[in-house]
Amino acid sequence: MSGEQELGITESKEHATGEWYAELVQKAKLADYAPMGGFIVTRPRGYAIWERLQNHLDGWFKETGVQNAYFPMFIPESYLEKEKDIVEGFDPEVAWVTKGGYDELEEQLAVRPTSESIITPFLAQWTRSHRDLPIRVNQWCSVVRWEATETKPFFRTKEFLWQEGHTAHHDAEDAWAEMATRLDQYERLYEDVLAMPVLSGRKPEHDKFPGAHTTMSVEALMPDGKSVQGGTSHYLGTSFAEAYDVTYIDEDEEERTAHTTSWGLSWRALGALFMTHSDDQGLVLPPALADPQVAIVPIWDDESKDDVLEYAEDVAEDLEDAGVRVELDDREHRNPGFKYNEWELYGVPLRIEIGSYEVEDDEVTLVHRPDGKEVTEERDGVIETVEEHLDTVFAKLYASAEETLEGEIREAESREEILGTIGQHGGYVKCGWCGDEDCEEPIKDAIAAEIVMVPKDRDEEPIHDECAICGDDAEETAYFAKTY
RNA sequence: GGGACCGUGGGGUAGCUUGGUAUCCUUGCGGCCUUGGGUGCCGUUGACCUCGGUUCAAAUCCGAGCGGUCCCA
Repeated sequence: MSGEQELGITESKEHATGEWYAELVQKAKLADYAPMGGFIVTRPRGYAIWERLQNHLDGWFKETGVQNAYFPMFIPESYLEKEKDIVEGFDPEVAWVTKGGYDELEEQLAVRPTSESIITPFLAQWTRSHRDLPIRVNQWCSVVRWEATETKPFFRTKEFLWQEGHTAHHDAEDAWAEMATRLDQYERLYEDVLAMPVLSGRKPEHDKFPGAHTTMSVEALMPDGKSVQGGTSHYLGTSFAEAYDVTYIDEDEEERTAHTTSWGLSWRALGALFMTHSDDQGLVLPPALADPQVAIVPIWDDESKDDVLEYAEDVAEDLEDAGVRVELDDREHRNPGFKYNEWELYGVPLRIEIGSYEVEDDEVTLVHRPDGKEVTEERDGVIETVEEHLDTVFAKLYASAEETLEGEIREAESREEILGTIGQHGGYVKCGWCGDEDCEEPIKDAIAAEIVMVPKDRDEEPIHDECAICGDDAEETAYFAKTY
């Protein structure tokens, strides 16, 4: 209603997080809702962010022995059924193709909910000797999980984009190390690229990937106190290798079963990113993912127009030559204020204002997106200056995300205390836990919080001697949190 | 899994109680104007979620469906 506000975000992140997020996604042109429930259309502005995230992760994968490949999106039912845990785990949410044209298919095809069951048989085929191992393939693709939940772009959609890596190794030790490597890379992605601190840990037995020996994850805390599972890495033991016959002849001419892993990171990372840094002005992006990284807004009047534009073009060219993604916003009919607001809505980390003042003094005025801080700097050395300021913006983002996590890991020693602490503050609550899923139930039922992780090291002593729920001896430390 | 609210041009809305010509703002497009935080003026395109029912007549009433948001589990 109130005319001028409608171009930007009208909901409050703090007071109406759900609506705010939905509005952010649409107004910043990241995604639209598709005509079928549960699906979204990722718009160029959103997809470009995904592509840049991909580039980082994909580069690291390739540096560490992973090759990309592509497997069919359809999986024959008989393949899916070979590993019984995975059937049970995914059965309720598999989409099936039963017809080709007008003809009923002889064997129905699953739309992949994940690809272990189509990839592992090929790892088996490609693995004869110990010399073939380790083998590592990754694919960037989409998967479909037909859950009947509400759509939240990038957080919950029936189809989502991700990468899934699948590897086979000689023994448990190698496979275990692989799982750790990928988890570290996910952690690095969050911390160094997305400017988000994360926790990493192991999933409790009852929440492991179906068929896995061990599942590890990185968890990020959102400003509303809920945790997001940001990436998972599984050590699958030999269960998949046995089901799909991944064996090799070792040096001693004995046949052995390989140990496999799989690991995935989805565009939920984008959801977490948007949710974490963005504000009531719109999107906020870390420099590594933003395009443009710098928006130059020229400010002219009749007399200064030519000089200002020339000066601004020159600055833009310098930056562009140096590899900075820069956009000179020389649109007519739009005043500077409009442009400021628009680039803020789109999450551009750094704005350069160039008007007659700057031209006269050989300067540029820089404004940081996260906090609106304005600094005037020399025109000379503008490339280094911009790079420094982009680094500063990254540091600001990281620092504020760190503040969100800071102090949000609390302890509790009873059921009531867990409920009270999460109810009041959100965040993580750690407590002693006997290891029994039944002890998670009362917490889940009462406030929909669950055990998001336990320490990676199985031998680590629990923080308390007794399970906070049942009072039996504690086996490990559980981290409870509400989740997305 | 349960409950609540909602669905009108690209976005935001009025109208719905009491059925009859669909309101205003904004965006888009064309033109004029021209810039230090969402300029102003003129012109113009564009909408009642779907299906069914009631009725002479449905955006409005009824039913179902689809979709969205929130809360609880």
